[in-house]
Amino acid sequence: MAQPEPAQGAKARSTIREVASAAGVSIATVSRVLNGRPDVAPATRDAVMRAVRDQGFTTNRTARALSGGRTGFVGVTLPLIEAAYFARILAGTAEALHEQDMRVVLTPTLHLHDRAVTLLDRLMHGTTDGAILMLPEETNEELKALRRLGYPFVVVDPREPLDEGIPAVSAANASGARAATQHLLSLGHRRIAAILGVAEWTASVERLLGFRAALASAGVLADPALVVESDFSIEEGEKAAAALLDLPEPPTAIFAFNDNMAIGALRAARARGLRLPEELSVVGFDDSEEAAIVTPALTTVRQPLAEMGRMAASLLLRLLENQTLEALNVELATRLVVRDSTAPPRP
Amino acid sequence: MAQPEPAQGAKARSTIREVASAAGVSIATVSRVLNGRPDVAPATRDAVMRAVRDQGFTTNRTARALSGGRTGFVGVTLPLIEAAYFARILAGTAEALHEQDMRVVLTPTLHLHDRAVTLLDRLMHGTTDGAILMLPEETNEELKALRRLGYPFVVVDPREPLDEGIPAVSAANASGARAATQHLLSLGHRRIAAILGVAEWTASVERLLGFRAALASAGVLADPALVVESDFSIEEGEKAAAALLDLPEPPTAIFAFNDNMAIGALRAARARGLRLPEELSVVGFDDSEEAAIVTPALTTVRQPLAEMGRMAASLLLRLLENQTLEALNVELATRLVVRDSTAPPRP
DNA sequence: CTGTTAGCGCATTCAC
DNA sequence: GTGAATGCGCTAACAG
Repeated sequence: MAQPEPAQGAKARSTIREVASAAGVSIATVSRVLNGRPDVAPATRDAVMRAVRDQGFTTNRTARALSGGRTGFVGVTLPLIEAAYFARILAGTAEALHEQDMRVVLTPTLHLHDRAVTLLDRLMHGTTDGAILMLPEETNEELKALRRLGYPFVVVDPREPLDEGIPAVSAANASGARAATQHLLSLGHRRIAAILGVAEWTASVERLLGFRAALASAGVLADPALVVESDFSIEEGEKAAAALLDLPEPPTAIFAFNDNMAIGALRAARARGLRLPEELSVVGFDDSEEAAIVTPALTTVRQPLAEMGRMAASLLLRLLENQTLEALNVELATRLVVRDSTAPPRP
Repeated sequence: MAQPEPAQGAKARSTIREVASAAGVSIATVSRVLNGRPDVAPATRDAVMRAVRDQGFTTNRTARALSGGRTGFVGVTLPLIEAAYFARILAGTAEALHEQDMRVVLTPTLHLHDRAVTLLDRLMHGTTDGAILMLPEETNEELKALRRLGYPFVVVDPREPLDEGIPAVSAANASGARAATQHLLSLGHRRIAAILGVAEWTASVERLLGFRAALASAGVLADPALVVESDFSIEEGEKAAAALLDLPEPPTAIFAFNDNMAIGALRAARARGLRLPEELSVVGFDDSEEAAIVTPALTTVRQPLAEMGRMAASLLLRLLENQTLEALNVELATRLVVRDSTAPPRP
């Protein structure tokens, strides 16, 4: 009863052959009109179209894939689907791909490198036309090897600086961080702390660059004690902020390199009875859903996540069409969003 | 340069035929060991395995799909990928499927009914073995028709009550709502308001049932003015809560049927200068990421989202294996999570 | 136990 | 313009 047999009333899905015979033409002709070839007589085209409609025919993509070599699928590897950050990129990718009638095949890696590698291996073998790798675990070398195999892919948010030839899209991390820092500076802050994410990742490195550049051009001497490392999580962000706030000479503002850690900083501040933002300004990075929701609402740097996903898709599409990419490394603009977590320092 | 040609150094991916000749057997034999058939001599099996490893061979799933009739893909339709709610379910599904070496093909519907229908149509035609429909737009009739076609699918979070025969998984909405209401009741609240989501959806209906049941069994007369409809969004939740709070005799507690609306309620209360939770208790539903992050942290009903996703996957897997499902309609337990947004009413 | 023979549904040379 | 023939890589009977 839970077992739907091929069913009696149900018209079995028709094949190209049936359409052909119904239209009184050969399957080759049907294939032609299906693929919009120009060399078909209008009359025959109509006949075929009618047969297609009558039968409710849809081309079997599997068969087409095997024959034509293109599957219409794009693999997307990502560490974690449930992370809103990736979900937002993924949404952009899926949507852009959809518009080209292509679909996303998900392969969550769960941060398991081995898993990622074997996955990619399988992806390549006939199941996908290409892939989009989000925050890939793969080393530059592995990526280059993959490229050498001729498998088209684009990376989003590279963990480490990538080789020249590897197409990648990321956010303008440095300039975003610069804007955030300048904002703090212009409010009058001078003792500004930074909570890095994983220090080795490109995103952290770039943001730190922007942070330092802003301080430097304002003639502010950066206190090394005010730059601490963390791991992008709320909990660790809270710990890092706590340490900062317990310093003999604590900062008046904290720039956390993502919203999670900024939220942790908010907690640490609250735990110490600090009034926000009067006694401590906090800036995040990402502009996650949470940023607008916490109290006080977080001033943060917005990453165009969906856009990044779309861009990655469109780069990949161009690769698939053998087009030359004018720009292999795309960096999308970030934007400072000022909310309630920043204010001038107390005199 | 951006055009990775088949590449010279790159070994073209080998086919089963090459493996066969390398191992000195027929392709049928290779196919057998690849699929773990028992009827192969250990010696030949070893020889084949070695050849497979040597060549770095991976079976072409497309070809297998066309031949064997199974694609190894499961389609997942969902309104919005970026919504954390669906992302969490999706993660569970993808993970469970992955363990069976199957993959998820994404088809976001963007709430477009037409789109959903044609999508499903295509999904069925050879590209997927089955599907998981999250909060499907399809009517019961359409779903039944689909079932009649013999296409296996499972729905997660049905919008309307489904026909008996349609496999579905959802959360224990009624009992969750009952628990939430009882919690408020036991705190001493008597004027308890409810902000429904979209009133027609099963989730709302069920939660309302639970809400009313709890009130009834506590002997509390429900005031119709305290039950208002909304749409599951923060903004509308805020409006609804505002209206409630502006009542001549406002409620002392609000049970919002999801966390978004609860967060809206928090805002409305704050806008009116109410102290939380002393002057207003708020309970949500979902236990989203945000719930733990807002101030005050939200007391809410936790939905086992990932579990729901996994369960849907495993039901589908069973359908695919022609197993009979003992239970077609699975309801996963919810759990009250008490945090800081609820307290006894002021005397 | 293993090899041979047929397709799966479609795209794609070729002739006509 | 259109049709017949061939193959994509693999699985699935059927023989032996």
